[in-house]
Amino acid sequence: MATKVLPQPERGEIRVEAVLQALGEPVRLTIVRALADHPAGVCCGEIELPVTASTRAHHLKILREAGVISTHTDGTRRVSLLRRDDLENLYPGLLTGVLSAKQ
Amino acid sequence: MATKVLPQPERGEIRVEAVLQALGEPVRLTIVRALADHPAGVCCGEIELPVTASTRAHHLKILREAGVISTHTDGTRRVSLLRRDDLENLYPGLLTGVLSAKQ
DNA sequence: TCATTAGTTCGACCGTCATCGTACTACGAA
DNA sequence: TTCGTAGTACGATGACGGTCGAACTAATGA
Repeated sequence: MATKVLPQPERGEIRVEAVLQALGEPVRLTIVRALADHPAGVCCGEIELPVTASTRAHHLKILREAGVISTHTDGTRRVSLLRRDDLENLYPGLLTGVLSAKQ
Repeated sequence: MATKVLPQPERGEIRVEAVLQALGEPVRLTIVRALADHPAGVCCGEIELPVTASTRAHHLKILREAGVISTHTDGTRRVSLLRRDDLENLYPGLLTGVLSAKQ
């Protein structure tokens, strides 16, 4: 079973504007919070969201292309996880600050 | 000379989505970076921006209503400053993380 | 091979937003 | 009072982005 990592920016290619813009959308912030609770990664479809599958895919793509999450295949499923290390290295404190917000 | 503080959300009213959305725009991020360099506050018009005065006012209003900056009058001028304490209290590390990004 | 399941892609729709020019307000100086 | 300066408010416009349904792809299992 060859898992494959979907295209994503290298650490050096991540732009802070894109990260902030990605995080500044309620649905995507919900996704990020869910991923933060599961360091091993979460199958996209398991996160409860008030949108259809196509919209969900749209948001996941934006998060991935911004460098916030990483996604790899696992059979028919796609497992996503937060790029904690990269984000903490680039913007120390940003992610923890966002996650510390009481929702 | 009675300076007056323009309406802004209380610390408890600040929402993280609004903050992230406010920060995720290039012009506004430029403003925030400029304010970060001047703890005493900066007159809005002194920040070099690639937009007209009306667009500048628009962005300043969004930053203010999101709770990112505070603005008070000073004669015909308006002086803005970062709400560092409030943001650090609500989302510890967020602002420093954003500002640490090499632009 | 066929059906099922998980997810993406595409096109369309529509609301939001960044931008501008113009008109307006407020303050200070002459 | 009149003028100039700093900035806001408003309306219009064009672009961007979130949403959906439908069609498509890929992997699994019967």
